[in-house]
Amino acid sequence: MGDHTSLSLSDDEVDRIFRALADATRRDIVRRTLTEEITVSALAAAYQMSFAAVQKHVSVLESAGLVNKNPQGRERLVRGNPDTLRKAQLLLDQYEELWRRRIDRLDALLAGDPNGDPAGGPPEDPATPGSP
Amino acid sequence: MGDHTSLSLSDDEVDRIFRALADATRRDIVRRTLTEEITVSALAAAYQMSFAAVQKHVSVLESAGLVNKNPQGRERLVRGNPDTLRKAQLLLDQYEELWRRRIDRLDALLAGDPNGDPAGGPPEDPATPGSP
DNA sequence: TGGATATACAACCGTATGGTTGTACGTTAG
DNA sequence: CTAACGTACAACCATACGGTTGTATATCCA
Repeated sequence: MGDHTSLSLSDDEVDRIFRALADATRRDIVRRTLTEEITVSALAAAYQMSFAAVQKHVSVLESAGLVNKNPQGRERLVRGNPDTLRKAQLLLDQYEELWRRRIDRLDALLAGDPNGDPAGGPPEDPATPGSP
Repeated sequence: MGDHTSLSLSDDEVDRIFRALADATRRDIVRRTLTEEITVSALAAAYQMSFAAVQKHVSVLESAGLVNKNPQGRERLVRGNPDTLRKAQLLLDQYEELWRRRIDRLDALLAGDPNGDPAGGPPEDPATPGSP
């Protein structure tokens, strides 16, 4: 499917990444293949499901760009792709940053700085979770 | 459902977190509610789907612990929960760390340190992506 | 060459998901 | 008090998902 080389992630690509990570077996496959290159059969032997099922999981991970399949004779060596993982990390970092900015605004409000909330609503509940 | 207060995340909890994040609308809700507390109706007005659909999305996010619903009169104020986001970040950090350790082992091998790969396979493809 | 191995892929099945509409209930405003 | 509002929830539908089995194709080994 896609080539997963773009720097800006489309909604669809992010969907696939997180969806792929939303399954324990697939997360385990990612973990394993980040540490060692391993064939699909060797992977399949590790789980209590059919070979085809594991094949599908690998396929989902590959579509998300989380692993690469490297043909080697009749085998396919599966290797985790840390670049895509970093993309996901970046996404979460951005959310974290959004939250940090909100807290900064609230702090500015509490400090009396009248520039924190241009909308001019009344000061909200001052239960600032400083370091939860 | 769960209380999302545990420090160690169960597979099920991680499943829910990533699945909740695997939808563009839900990611947008997380972004918005990290920045401002907002009612479900106000959220619903922002998307081209029924109120009930948005309600379901919020419910999925709440089950994952990504947002909290704060009853205020007849309204429900939705607020993003950065703690759960941090849990997901931690997960991805661990994967990243796994990969880093593998690279370290390969580097040790290339440096002649005979302690890098106890299995003793031949040196793998030396295309070490040092800082991609 | 022939047989075993590794993978690919299609078809099928039960269940989950994302959406809809409709109904019910508590809360606020007039 | 009544009407409008905000929410909850059930029922339903189409499609996607995770699993199975079966079949086909390519590669290795003896």
